[in-house]
Amino acid sequence: MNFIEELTWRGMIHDMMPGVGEMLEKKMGVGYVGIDPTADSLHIGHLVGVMMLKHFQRCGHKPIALVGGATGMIGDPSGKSQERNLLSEETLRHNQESIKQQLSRFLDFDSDAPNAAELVNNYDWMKEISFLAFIRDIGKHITVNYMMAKDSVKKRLNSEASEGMSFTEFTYQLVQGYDFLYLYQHKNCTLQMGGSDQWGNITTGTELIRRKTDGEAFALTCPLITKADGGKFGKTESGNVWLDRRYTSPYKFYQFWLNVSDADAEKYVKIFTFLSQEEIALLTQQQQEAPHLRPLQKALAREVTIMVHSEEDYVSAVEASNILFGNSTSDQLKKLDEETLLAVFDGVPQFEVSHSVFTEGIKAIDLLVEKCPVFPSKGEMRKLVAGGGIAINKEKLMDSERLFVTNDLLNNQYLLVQKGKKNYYLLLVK
RNA sequence: GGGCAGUUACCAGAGUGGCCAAAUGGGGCAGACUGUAAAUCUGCUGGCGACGCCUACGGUGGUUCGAAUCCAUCACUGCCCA
Repeated sequence: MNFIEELTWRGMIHDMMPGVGEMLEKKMGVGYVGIDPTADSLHIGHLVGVMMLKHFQRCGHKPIALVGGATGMIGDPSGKSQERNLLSEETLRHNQESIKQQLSRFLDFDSDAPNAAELVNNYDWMKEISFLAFIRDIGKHITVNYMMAKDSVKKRLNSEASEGMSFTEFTYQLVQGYDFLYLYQHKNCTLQMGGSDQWGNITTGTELIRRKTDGEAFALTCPLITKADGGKFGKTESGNVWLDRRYTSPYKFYQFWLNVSDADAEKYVKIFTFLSQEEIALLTQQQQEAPHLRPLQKALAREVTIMVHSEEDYVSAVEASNILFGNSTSDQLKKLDEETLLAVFDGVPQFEVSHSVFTEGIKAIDLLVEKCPVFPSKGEMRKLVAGGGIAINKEKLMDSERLFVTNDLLNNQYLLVQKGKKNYYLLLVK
């Protein structure tokens, strides 16, 4: 199965320029995806682009990951109704380094194969260019009329936008277009991929290549990942879902995928895993027969957690989930030995508190708001207690004034706080 | 430089002298039902020692018994003209 066929059945093609398939049939293609280094870790929103590159490489083509050190300094106006904050060069440098390391987990950069992946940073070639040279050699080839016709620009220019658009952001598409031109000339790269919001920026690149070198280059975009209920993909109550375990623990990561709704599960399995068409068809069928077992979500969570983290992380995430979401009771919880307990709660937010406060007893509300900031305010906690939303050691807390003493601790040193069904906090008593 | 419009809670957005911790919608959190899903229904959504107090409607100063609301001034944003 070739690259285009593969992406097509996975539902990963939103739009592409005619001729991409033919071009890739003839020879080994070189294609790239750009990544903005806005943080020092990728999040799952970036994963789609990474998956495209992986498929690209698997099909024998050469993927290039472009870290946007230069473009990151400008900020892409696509999909943004507001002007971006600029990042400092220092921050960007740091972010680029971290991102490089993450990417090397997914793509093969080191082999001697002709299609080994490559990592480039557009800052490396942009930094040398003078403004004058840029507007003379590049700007001359693209008209403002052309640039204004782009959706991303039009949206910001109509008077309903709450903010204007700076020249800096307006220039963005040209800078990105130049990246493509540069890669076309220096790396023989003839394909740029990205999310569907990138279509405008990418075609500015192909246009530039055509006008300046009379060459041919292509654009291919994948659909923006959405959720069936219209919410933003990749966000949880605590923000982005990151690939870096320092920001999103493997447990949380696993839980994110497990919690995907039925309506989205099949779509995500196709995009974020390498499971075959047959395997997915089977899972989908099982899902229909026994939806409560959630075979699709489980497979999705397994594959992605293993890919991003590791087999061991996956196993412990499952174990933790079974204990937290199984029907375990307070008694069962007390029987757990310390090692298991800690393993289970690895990745759950933890708080430390001194042992002495329990010797005389402490009110739940003082403990969880003042001694350790599990809840942001007392009012908040009272409301949750009144609504039956808090459990301690798997027992519902009925009264926020209830006293807690040494006897309530698990293994004499832990206290498990639960907010709602899915949020756990562990108090370490020292 | 000139003219106009604007700045209210997480977001959008009403309120134009006391009835305002501020309508409504969205989002978020929690509860019920479930399958850790969706849909639906309910409650909450500034803080606290809580029938009260404190802090808050861009900043500052003023008018007034009383200001998100009126005046002055500054800052910021958008649109138009030069």
